[in-house]
This record gives sequence, C-alpha cells and structure tokens, in this order.
Amino acid sequence: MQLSLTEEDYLKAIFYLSDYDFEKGVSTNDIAKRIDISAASVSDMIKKLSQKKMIHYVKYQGVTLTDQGKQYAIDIIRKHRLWETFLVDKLKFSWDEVHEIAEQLEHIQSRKLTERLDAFLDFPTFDPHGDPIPNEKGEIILQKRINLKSSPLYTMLKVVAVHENTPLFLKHLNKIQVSIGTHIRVLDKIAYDESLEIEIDAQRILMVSKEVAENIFVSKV
Amino acid sequence: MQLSLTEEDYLKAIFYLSDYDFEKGVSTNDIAKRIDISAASVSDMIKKLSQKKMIHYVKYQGVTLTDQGKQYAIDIIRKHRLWETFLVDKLKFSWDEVHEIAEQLEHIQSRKLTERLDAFLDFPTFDPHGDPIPNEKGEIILQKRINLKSSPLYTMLKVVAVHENTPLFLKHLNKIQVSIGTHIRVLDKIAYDESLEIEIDAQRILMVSKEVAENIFVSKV
DNA sequence: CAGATTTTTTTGGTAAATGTAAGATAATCA
DNA sequence: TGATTATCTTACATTTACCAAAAAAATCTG
Repeated sequence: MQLSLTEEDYLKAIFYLSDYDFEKGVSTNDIAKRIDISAASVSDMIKKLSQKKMIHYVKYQGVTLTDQGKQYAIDIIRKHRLWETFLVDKLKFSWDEVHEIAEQLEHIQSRKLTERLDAFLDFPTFDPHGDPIPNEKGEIILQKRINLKSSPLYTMLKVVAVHENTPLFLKHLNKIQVSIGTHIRVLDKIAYDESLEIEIDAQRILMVSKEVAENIFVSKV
Repeated sequence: MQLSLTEEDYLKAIFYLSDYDFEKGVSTNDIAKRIDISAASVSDMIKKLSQKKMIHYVKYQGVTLTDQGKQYAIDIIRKHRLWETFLVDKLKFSWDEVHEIAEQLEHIQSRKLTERLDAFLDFPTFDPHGDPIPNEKGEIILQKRINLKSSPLYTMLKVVAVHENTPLFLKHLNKIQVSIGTHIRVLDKIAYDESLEIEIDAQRILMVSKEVAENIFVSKV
C-alpha cells in the first residue's frame, strides 16, 4: 500500500517510540509530542492508519504497529540511513548536516532506487551516527550498546552510536572530538549533576554533562 | 520563498510550455492538459502563484513567469537533470527508467545538496536525454538542435537529444539502437504518412514514424 | 457583426491534514 | 471511593488542492 508523506511520518514516529518492544502500546500524547502536533490530530490519524491496517488500535489504549506497519516503517528507516550514508560517504557532508536532508529523501518511492543505492554504497551496515541499516528484507542487526551514562568505570569503551541527530548536539561532539570509534574511559561519575569525567583516546580528560552522556552509546573494546 | 510540491509542478509546467519564449503567455487550458488537471483548478492555482509573484497574470490572458518564477523553475529542472545523471552514471539505471524517479527527487530542498551532487558528478552539462543542465547561476546553454523530422536529406547528423521521456518511447529507441551520439542520415521523407527512411551509424537502414522522428533532435556533424 | 463556439473563471463542494475548545474516559490520589 | 487530574476523543473550523457545473469573456465564423 502507498501511504502519504504524513502517514509515513506517523508510522516512523510510532516505530521509534516503540523502541523495539512492539507489544507495548504507544500513547497518543507521545506521538503528538514526538512530531509536534496536537493530540487531536494524532487521534484522527490513528483512526486512519488503523483502517489501513498499519497499526492496531483500541480507544484510550496505545497503538501498536501491525507486521505490515512495522515493515513499512523499517523501509523508511532503511532509506533514511542509506541516504545519510550516501551524503557522508559520497557527497562529503559532515554527520551533523545529513539528518534534515535524509528526512526528505526517505520518502522517495522506488524499490529499485533503494537497492541500487545500497549496492552503490557497498551494502553498509551502519549509518554515520552508528545506527544499524535494515537490510533488504527489513532485518535489523541490534548491537549490544550501553549508554555512556550507565557504563562501568575505568573500562575501555568505544563509541558505537550517538542518538539525537541534531546539528547542535553533533557539533558539540565535533568540538570535543568525539565520533564513532572514539575510545572512552569513564574516570568518575559526579553525583551532584550526574556529569561524567571521561578520558578520550587515552589522551585528553574532560567533563561531559548528563545530557551529552545520555546520547552517547558505547560497547566494550 | 518556499513553494509546495504542487506549486513547483505548476511552475515547471509553465516553464516548459513557454518553450524559452518567456514573453508569450501560457494558457490555462494548456497547463491543465500538461499536468492532467481541470482548468478550474489551474485557474485557482494561477491566482495563488500570481499572489506569490511567481507568475504574471491578467485574467483571460495567458500567464508568464516572473524572473523569480523563472529562476525557481530552472532550479527544479537543474535538480531533475542532475538526479537523472546521477541515476544513470552512478547507479547504472537505463535512460528509460530515470524520469519518474527524478520527478520525485527534483523536489528535495537543499541548495548545498544540489551543489555537492553537481560536483560529485563532475559538473555535467547534459543529462542522459541530451537536455542541457542549467548551471548554479541558472544559466542554460541552448544548443542548436534540429528536429529530425525537419532536418535536411543525405546530411550526416548526430542525435543530441530526445524529448518525451516516457519508457515506452525510450525503449523503442533502444530497440532500434538509437541513443545520444548515434549518427543518422535521412534518406527519404515519405509524403504519405510523414515517416522517414533513415540510415543509422552508416550501417542499418530503417523506417521511423512521424511520431518517433518528432521526438529526436539532431545537429550537423 | 451577431450568434455559436471555445476558453476561462466563478461558484459551490469534497477530502486530507491540521488546529482549538470542550466533553469523555481513565488514572491517581487523598 | 469520590474528587481531581491527566489523557484522549469528538465536534467544529481552517487551509490546500482538487473537481463539476454554471457563468462570463473572448474568439471564431457565416
């Protein structure tokens, strides 16, 4: 089935809010907040997507994606991440510039284009922010990643992904020279404001705020 | 100014219907036919685009593009032709597959993306159908091209462009092995049905219908 | 040049996507 | 458990983009 641009955005929002637990219902309000739209409008759209069998919906309870809806959402995310990879790898954009453009490109409809792009990029498995790119069948490899905020002290860690793809956040990471692959050791956790003292690439030592730490994901080296 | 996808389509249609004579007014009906929409709707949209100073409009007379509108239209065409070039050169699409996809891609809004794409493609001047790609300033190099139907007999000619970018037409050209760069000599013009007898690459001789000849553009070698 | 024809515009109406305001339902707390 | 609060839905309104039918203007033609 062919959905409108708007419907696609709703599906994607529901997918992200599910956070890989597709049993759990997603609330109207959460969707509203996520895509910055009134709850009333979300209520309307929920009815529509439900009718189209993309979501399962019971009044006053949350919505869950149907298998069809989930596949559709994954396809959009696949396209988004492939385009981001294209923009960074081929067109030399920096990682803080690509999200917005990929938000547009993800809606381009052409199965063949997606597959050709995938091949052109040599079948990448992760996008520039470290997020996994679903394969042609819609399968996603979930990595074991820990939030930097809740990672162990003194252990050598490697940045595998960052969330919150806003230029503001990503530019800050550029400034403190943190990117995918950077090695980090947490030296101290400050109870007062939940900030962290970290060592970067076994060289520099600095403090990062709770907000920053929450959006960095690491794995053990 | 930011226009909607639909408004962009109208501007592009008006640009093409103007056929580089931007003094001449384009009629409501012609626009309606071109984008397959009722004249009433066109009438509505004309008012809107006029208000936005994209076109100049006097009731019951045709519309003409303002400088702003012309630049906007050229920008869309630039994007369309760059994307087509990308699809053929980089993603190995054939020339009969790219038009539809480029119709979607041409609406992506990012000046920087367009310029990066242009550079990535090494600043191409013609798209896969032989049409000139406007440069960053919106300048278009108009080639001297003659319609095959009205070209001289016995002269050696070279295909520089084809119009009507439908798969149906382009696949037919594939079949008769005509593409950009092919050498053609017109051997005879049949008065009865306006078809042409042509020699291709100094080898094969065949007949092409009026419809085909009208959509092939050539220059003298 | 006057009636016929064509073209264009206006009028009134629909569907999609949104919003505000208000009412309905569910959850929570005292 | 009843009242309060939070969440969700409904009702009604707006904007964009469209259409069919009627009206108006322009153009053609005998």
